Amino acid sequence: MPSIRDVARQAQVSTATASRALRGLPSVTAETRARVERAAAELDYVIPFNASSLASGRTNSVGIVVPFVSRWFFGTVIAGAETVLREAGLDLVVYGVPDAPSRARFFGRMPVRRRVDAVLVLCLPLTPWEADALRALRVPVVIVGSTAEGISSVRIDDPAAATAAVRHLTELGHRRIGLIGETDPPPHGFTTPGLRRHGYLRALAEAGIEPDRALEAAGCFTASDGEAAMQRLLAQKNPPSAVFAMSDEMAFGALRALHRARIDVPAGMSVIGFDDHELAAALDLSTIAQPVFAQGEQAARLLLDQLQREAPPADVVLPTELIRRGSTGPAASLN
Amino acid sequence: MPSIRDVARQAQVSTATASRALRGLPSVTAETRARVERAAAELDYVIPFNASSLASGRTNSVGIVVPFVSRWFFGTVIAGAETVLREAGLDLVVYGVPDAPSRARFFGRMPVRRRVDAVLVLCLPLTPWEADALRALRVPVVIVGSTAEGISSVRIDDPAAATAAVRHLTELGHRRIGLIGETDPPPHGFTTPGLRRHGYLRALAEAGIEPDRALEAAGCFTASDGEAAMQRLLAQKNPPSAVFAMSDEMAFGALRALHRARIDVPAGMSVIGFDDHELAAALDLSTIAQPVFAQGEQAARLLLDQLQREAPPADVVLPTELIRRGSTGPAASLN
DNA sequence: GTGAAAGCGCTAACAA
DNA sequence: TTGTTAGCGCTTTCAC
Repeated sequence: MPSIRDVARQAQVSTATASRALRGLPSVTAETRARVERAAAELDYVIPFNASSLASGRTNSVGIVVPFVSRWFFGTVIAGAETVLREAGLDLVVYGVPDAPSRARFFGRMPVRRRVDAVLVLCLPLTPWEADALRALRVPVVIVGSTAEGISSVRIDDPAAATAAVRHLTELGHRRIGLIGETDPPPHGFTTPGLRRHGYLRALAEAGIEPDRALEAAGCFTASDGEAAMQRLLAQKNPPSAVFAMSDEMAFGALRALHRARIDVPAGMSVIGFDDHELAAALDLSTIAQPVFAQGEQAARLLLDQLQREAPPADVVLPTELIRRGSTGPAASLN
Repeated sequence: MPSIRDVARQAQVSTATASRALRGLPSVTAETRARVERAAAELDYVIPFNASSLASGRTNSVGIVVPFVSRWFFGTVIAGAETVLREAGLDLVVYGVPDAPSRARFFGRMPVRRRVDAVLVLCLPLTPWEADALRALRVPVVIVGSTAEGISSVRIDDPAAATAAVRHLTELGHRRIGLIGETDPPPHGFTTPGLRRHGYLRALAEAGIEPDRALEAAGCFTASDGEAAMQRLLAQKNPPSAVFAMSDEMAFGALRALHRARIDVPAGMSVIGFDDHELAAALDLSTIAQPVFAQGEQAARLLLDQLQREAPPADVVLPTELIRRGSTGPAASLN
């Protein structure tokens, strides 16, 4: 295995100059750099990560802490972050924390300590203790989909977005509007469900509609939970004429339940989701689109900023948009 | 920042003993180990990754090369692998190669060189040159969803699984069976579409059905492509009575097209997919289930094996299973 | 712009 | 079982 000494010798420079040339530092003449690069190519040399890291004190790696790698939302955020970080020459190291024990292990041991230059946290509302553990790392941290005192974040305005979804339904004339999605307590302490529920209640208030607890059905953001929730709503004496599901995946399940019950959408029931999931267009689901890939990109960019210079914590709120598709329509009384 | 010397001093041992104790090596008395661990805890010391890596020659990291982090299949495989590797104390570093340029860059520069102890490759059929580049790393490599000479792999039997899907349709009495999914050439040189098509043709042959090119519609494994493909099949003078989609996502799109065309499923058209996607049950889609998370776990285990001792390349084939749901039914003539 | 030399902080071989 | 010591292979001052 060739070392930088071999490269230096072959290029007839010192190891210091070889190092500078290979890292693209400006203080090297073009001619010297060319010689070094040619030597490195001939010897098939690459800088070993660990030696470089030990000497420089940087790891050129970013850790990403994420509850569910396999879900569409999280995978898409990861992809966005990875794209930007790769471009900047940083590696992404994945730390999955799918359940409470793995989460406790992560924040207990902090395997990112002395391992990464920065940390990205996806959608985990941090306990004060967890936030402290992250701050104690003394490296840049960015949270996606949540916030914490003194830590940068990238997110959407969940209450406002949910209000837009439900307002779309009230504007169509609906007065009995169901809600699918909150569980008590939510897994991982997710705050999103609570925020979206506030938006739902606000839209009802705007329209002068009295909220009705009986119209709220719990669900864990999966299609099967959405289906079960819809079934419960349908089983009531006075079911809603429209439903706001807090995620597209739950909305898909709700559509399934309606199909099973032979209820036409939107004539018999309007459904609006949240996310603009990959499959939402295919299922003709009205929804609130949020920029998911872009949240990952933006978070990575904030991280890069903070790695370059001491930057104050930022809180970036990305826009959402109502997407009208075929699953929402006028209330029956207006037909 | 405390060093191992501080820990050693506080525990009244040499740095070598401190190192051994902290790494859990057996050649340390329980009492010494306890003293060292207490000292480390008091000083809040953790072994810095880079120094340890430089001295030991190991990085305790595994690289994973993956075309699409955000798609359900890939995300789920990553999650499976990450779970097993984390358990073994190895970090997973993600290398996304969504398009040809990024793929060329990866195999050209080989950023995993001198960076990881092993590599996982997801669903990329390797060119001979790419396979050589991986072998030249001289680290264990495992491929998921493909194969290469001299490299371990974990996969399913695609032709057999596809045959099972189509046989399910012929057994229901269907004779005109459409195929959705192959494109020519497939993106990334994916071999899966070709293999599944072979299975499709074999099932037709078994049933004595003459294949008909007009019944094959291209699609890139997305729902919108599946929808467009189904529309093309429906536009024919003599459309099929059943369709095999090479992925559930395409099947979802096909179902959408049928819904739009007011064709009842399965009375007017049977649809079977492939994967048993998270949403397949919610959409009542018959499909071929493949163990996705388990493929990631199994690949990680092969990697761990090969890291421990020189093991010959293995080729692990995991089972698939026909899942009968509501989207497939008897051919109309048999009703 | 380039070179000499001193670390970065551990692990592993060897000795005891 | 424990200690001593020599690296692991760069990067970074500090001179020139």
